[in-house]
Amino acid sequence: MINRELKRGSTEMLILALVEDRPRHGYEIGKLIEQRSDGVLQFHVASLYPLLYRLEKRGLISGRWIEKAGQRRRRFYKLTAAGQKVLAEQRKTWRDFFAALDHVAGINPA
Amino acid sequence: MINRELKRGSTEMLILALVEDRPRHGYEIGKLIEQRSDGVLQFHVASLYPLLYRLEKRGLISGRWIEKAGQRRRRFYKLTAAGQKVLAEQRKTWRDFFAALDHVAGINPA
DNA sequence: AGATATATATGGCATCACCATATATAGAGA
DNA sequence: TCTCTATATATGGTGATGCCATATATATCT
Repeated sequence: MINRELKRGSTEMLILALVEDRPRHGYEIGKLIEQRSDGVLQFHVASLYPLLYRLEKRGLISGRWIEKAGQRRRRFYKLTAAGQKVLAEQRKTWRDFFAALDHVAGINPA
Repeated sequence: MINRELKRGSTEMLILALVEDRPRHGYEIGKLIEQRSDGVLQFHVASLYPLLYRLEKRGLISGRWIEKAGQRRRRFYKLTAAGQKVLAEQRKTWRDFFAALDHVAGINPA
């Protein structure tokens, strides 16, 4: 598992990317991050939910409650237009960041 | 400039990588990070020096004072054997981390 | 009955990059 | 002379955020 300091600042992009195609709820997002990264990335719910609230407050995602009989209510979030823009920026930022790290520290084998 | 949250946890690897070939002092390390990343990465001295102390305390680098007439004294740090090992691990960790991010969030253009 | 999975919520802690500020020397420009 | 910039190290306090612990609630499997 990646240490917490590396993950700082990456969760936001991960969430935005996961609600890009269709609305998803918090628990599902957490599971998807874990599955799609083969367990390399994991986020505790105590990090996940507060971040969802922050992202919604900033207008990058919008959520609505879905209630079904015999189920706990779930809040589904979808990406807003503003969120799409920020997501694109963050993808570029991460590319640039990693390129810079590689340039200074030689991460990729020569 | 990359935001501060992304940088968290990367400074350590950058410093270790920069003292890998030869001993360097703090100020030089800061300048090198900035130059070699074309300004994408910058670290304030208020982050740099405390981190150097932590790295030395953990035995990953070792420093010694060099005094020259008409110059402020400078502390040169070199990579220890333990530091070399940690550096190799961190390079791999960053590769894996970025691969996982790309897998989940699709950072690199298809 | 107990364990596990699903699903959301929140108070408090730890880490670390940054801000502000301090000390000290030397060279360039006005 | 005075000021600015570059070099070089040092440290007290702040803020952001991922995590721990804990809480609530429903359904299924053994």
